Amino acid sequence: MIKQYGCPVELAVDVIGGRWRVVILARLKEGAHRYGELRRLTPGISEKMLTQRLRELEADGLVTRKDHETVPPHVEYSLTEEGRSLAPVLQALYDWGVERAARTGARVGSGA
Amino acid sequence: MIKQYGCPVELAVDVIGGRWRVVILARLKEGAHRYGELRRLTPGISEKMLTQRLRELEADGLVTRKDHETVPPHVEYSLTEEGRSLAPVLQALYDWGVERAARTGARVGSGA
DNA sequence: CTGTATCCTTCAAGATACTG
DNA sequence: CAGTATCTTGAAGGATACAG
Repeated sequence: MIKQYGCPVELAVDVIGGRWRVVILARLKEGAHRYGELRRLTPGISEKMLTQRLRELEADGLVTRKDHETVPPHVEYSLTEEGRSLAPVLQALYDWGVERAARTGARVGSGA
Repeated sequence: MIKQYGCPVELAVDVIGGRWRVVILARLKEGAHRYGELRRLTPGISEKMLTQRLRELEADGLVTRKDHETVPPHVEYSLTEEGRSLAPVLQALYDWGVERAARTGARVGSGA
């Protein structure tokens, strides 16, 4: 089914919305990461969610999956050109999140 | 319950995430709007959702509600200073949405 | 015009266990 | 290491009717 959006913001939210997508994208913005690294870097996410989101992001053309075909397995995820085009959005979200945390006193991990 | 975030992006998504919040905020970014205007400007939203989201945004300090106390009722919603601080985020989402739509051929209303 | 109230469905997400 | 499979739950959202 082809979806009809009321405005561009709605489209953007549809692609990067949800609990985990932008968090994963924010991690990959720093550089390529292995599956296990992403899992460690994303506290609270389950393996199921991580795999599911990665598959969706792949399908949306924002992330690429590189399987090194080794034993034991070694798989790396990184942003595509399209994924990197999200940089301004991720940066804006990050900056606002920092300010908001300062104003509200919310607890936020280092992000490192 | 105090929530612990893994990174600032997660916090930002928690506040503006969901199907409708940013769409409503994007509308109010243009200026104050009445309840009925917002409903018309946000195709697909139900009255329940609109009211619910507005109440949440109010509680989060992003939106203010001005009741003119008239009969028939006249209520206006607008962004608070905190809400306006989201402008860069909304702009980034909008811009990316426009680009994405061009690349994927998605259908997007004027947004006007 | 600006909402509330109620009911119902769907879907994201969590928990847990298992596999190549 | 990098996943898949299954089950369950909780919240988000939709439909509809009603109210000040």
